[in-house]
Formats: sequence, C-alpha cells, structure tokens
Amino acid sequence: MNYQKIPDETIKRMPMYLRAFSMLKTENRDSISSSQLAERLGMSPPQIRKDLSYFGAFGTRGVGYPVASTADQIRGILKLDVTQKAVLVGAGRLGAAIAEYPGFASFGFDIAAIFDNDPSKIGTKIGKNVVEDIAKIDTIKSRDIHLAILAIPADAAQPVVDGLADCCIKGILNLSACHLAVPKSIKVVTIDLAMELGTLPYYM
Amino acid sequence: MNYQKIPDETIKRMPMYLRAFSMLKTENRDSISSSQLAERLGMSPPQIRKDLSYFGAFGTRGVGYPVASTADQIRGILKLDVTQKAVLVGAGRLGAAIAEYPGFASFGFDIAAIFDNDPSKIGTKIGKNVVEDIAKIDTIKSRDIHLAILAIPADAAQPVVDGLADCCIKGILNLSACHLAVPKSIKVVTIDLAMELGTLPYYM
DNA sequence: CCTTGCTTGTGAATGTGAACGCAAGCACGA
DNA sequence: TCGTGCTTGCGTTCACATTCACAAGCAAGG
Repeated sequence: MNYQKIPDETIKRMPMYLRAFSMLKTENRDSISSSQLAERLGMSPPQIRKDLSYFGAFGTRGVGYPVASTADQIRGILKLDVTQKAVLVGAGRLGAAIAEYPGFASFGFDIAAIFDNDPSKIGTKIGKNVVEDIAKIDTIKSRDIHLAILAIPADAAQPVVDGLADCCIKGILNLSACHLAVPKSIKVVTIDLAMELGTLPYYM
Repeated sequence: MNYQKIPDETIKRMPMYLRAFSMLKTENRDSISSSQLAERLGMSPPQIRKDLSYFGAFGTRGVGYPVASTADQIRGILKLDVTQKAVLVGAGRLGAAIAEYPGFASFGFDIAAIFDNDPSKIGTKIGKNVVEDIAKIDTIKSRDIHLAILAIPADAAQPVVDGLADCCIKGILNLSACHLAVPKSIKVVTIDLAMELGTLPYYM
C-alpha cells in the first residue's frame, strides 16, 4: 500500500469488488478483465482500474485480474483477512434478522455478542448467541470486539453509543434513524431504510 | 422549483432534512437556524443553506427556517405529501422486520402488499398484509403501486426485478447483495449491510 | 525471437460537489 | 423612522472524483 491519499469513494467500493471476486472464485474463473467486471457491477471499466491501482498493480496486461490473488489482496486491504468480531445491540425483529443474516459471515464477520435492555429478551438465544443485559455492555472490553451494530430505536441510541465509546469500539454500523455524536476516533456508518426509500418518489 | 440541475447528493440529503424538521415540529420549535440544524445533523451550515436554496428561498434572514412550512415544502419536493404505496418482496426475517418498521409510515409510505415464493409463508399474515404468491406479482399493476422493496436472496433477485419492471414499478430499494440490471426508467438503491460494515475495519 | 493483439496502469482533463465569504434583507428596538 | 445584529442566499473558489486517452507491457503464436 502506498502513501498517497486514497479517495473515500474508492474505499466504499472495495467491499463490492471483494464480493464480486469471491463470487468469481466460486465460479472457478481464474481471471477477469476490467470491462467484464464493470458490466457485472454496473459501472465503468476505468473506474475499476483506477480503484484497484491505488493499492498496487494487481492485474496482468493483456489478460485481466487474477481472481484468487486479487480477492486475497482486497481482503488484506480491508482487514477482512482475519475474523472481525462485532457486537449487536438490539434484539428486536431487525436485530434478530441481522444476527442470522449469512452475508456477514461471507465477509469474515462474526456476531460475537448480542445485547438488549428488555428483560423478556435477556437470556433468550438468537442464533449461537445468548442475549445479554445492556447494563453489562462493558464486558465486551475483554472480548476483542471493536465493531458494533446498532438496531435500536433512535431515542435510545445516543446513550448506548456513549457506552460503546468507552469499550474500545472503533466502528459502528448505525441502523437507528438519527445522527450519532462520537469521538473522532470512531467511524460511524448510518443507514435508515426509510430515508433511502425517501429519495425514490422524487425520480418518478 | 427552478430548472437548474440539482445535485444527486442534495436529493440524498433531503429525507434527512425532512426527518429533522418533522422532529422539530413535535418539539414545538417554530424556527431553526442553519447552524443549529447543522449541529444536530453533524454537517456544515453552508451545505444546509445551499441544499435548501436549490428549491427556493425557504428561510427568513435574521431568523432561520420556519419549521412547519419548510417541512411541508420538502415533503412536496420529495413527493411524500401523498401516501406512497410500496410492495415488499420477501417475507423472511428481514422482510418481516421491514414490514413492521414504523419508520416507513413516518415518511408517508404504506407497505400495501407482500409477496413470497415459499408456500409455507403464502397466506400468512404479517402486520396488516397477507403474504401473496410471487407468481401473481402482476396483480399489483392495478393497485397503484410504484415502489418495491426487495428482501430476498441475491440469486433470486434478477428474475423478480424483471417481473417488477413489467408492473409499473418506478423505484426499487434493493436489500439483496447484488447489482440489478434494470431499464433506465427505474431507479434502484442497493443496500447490503455486510458491505457497509465491510468498510469499517479499514479505518481501525 | 519477433510480431500482433489485448488489457492494464496512469497522468491530464473534465465534471461535480463542498466550502467560503459577503451582500441582501428581515426583525427588533430606540 | 432609522440603525443594529443576525442569518439567509448565492457567486466564487477550491477540493475531490470520474472519465479519457495513450503508453507500457504481458501472452501467445508463428
């Protein structure tokens, strides 16, 4: 990896490339050109080449990108070559759906703990995890967990985030419909499905 | 609304503004300045002013933006001033969570139909809707539905989308982990939670 | 060993969005 | 009625991202 500035937009696209190369591997393809890949992903060939070239020269001129080794390279860049543990906060319907979503495992993520504040949920089992009491969130400090997924109501989110900030959490995937205030050392990605849907009628 | 080009990024942010102004209304605020709003949303004041000014002069100099009327304006711009019906395809865990997510209603969305291909799910009730057979998807043509939410496995998505394209669907919120090929008249927003989480370890 | 065809990698140019700074102008008080 | 303070609206500037176009270079075949 060289030391020039890599665009944020490029980083956002890297998981998409990783997913594509992983799929190509299961199809037993051993190489793919930028134009073929671009068609699959609905984007332009030069953009793919530029994105990948920020991290080095992965491809072979005249041939394309070797599927297996490029997948490994991207995994390394995104630090997904080791299992990343994540804590899920919120064991409602959405939380339960997330806990059992196989897509996380395919990126090497491991939902290693689930917390909730509802006594009727604490102690129940979701997937392989037993739901724990949110009051004991600080037990994650000693469990090598640095990612959190928030699937709780917006008005409950900020206090939970303040707690997570004291627990070595470095990244948060926030599914609550609100902005979170966090120290700069924590990276937050917020997704509200209703908001995403909210843009569509404008284009109709 | 004037006829100059409005940035896509601005459109993406409009639902966020709408949500903020709606919340301010429930707090009985009658106006807010761009700097106060910026702090709440974690963004810069000039950006808010620029975004809103694309659609006209909503604010009052020296005072700020009137909460109630600005909310109405944005609702009109996004065409959320009328109830927008949406069809949900996929009645699995994620689909069920979406069907009962109250956030959609707060933007004026109405999940008006649910489809699935699993015979054990067809006929069961989720929220107010009875799950229908995906084979009968074309019945939505006569039901004034122009939005679709896809919560199905990636390998099943493309055929469903082809079917939706023949049913007057104009916008799709795709929660499947794949790129969808659609005619240009259809706007697609794809969200894969695993992919979003996939960027976070890079920044740790 | 050389030639041909194809695809990558990359600087330069173009396009797009964000930030800045200030003039315009409303509200309020004297 | 006029002056003051505050905040919007917007032209300009700047930064970032995408696209373009072409040289570099590998592979395969004669």
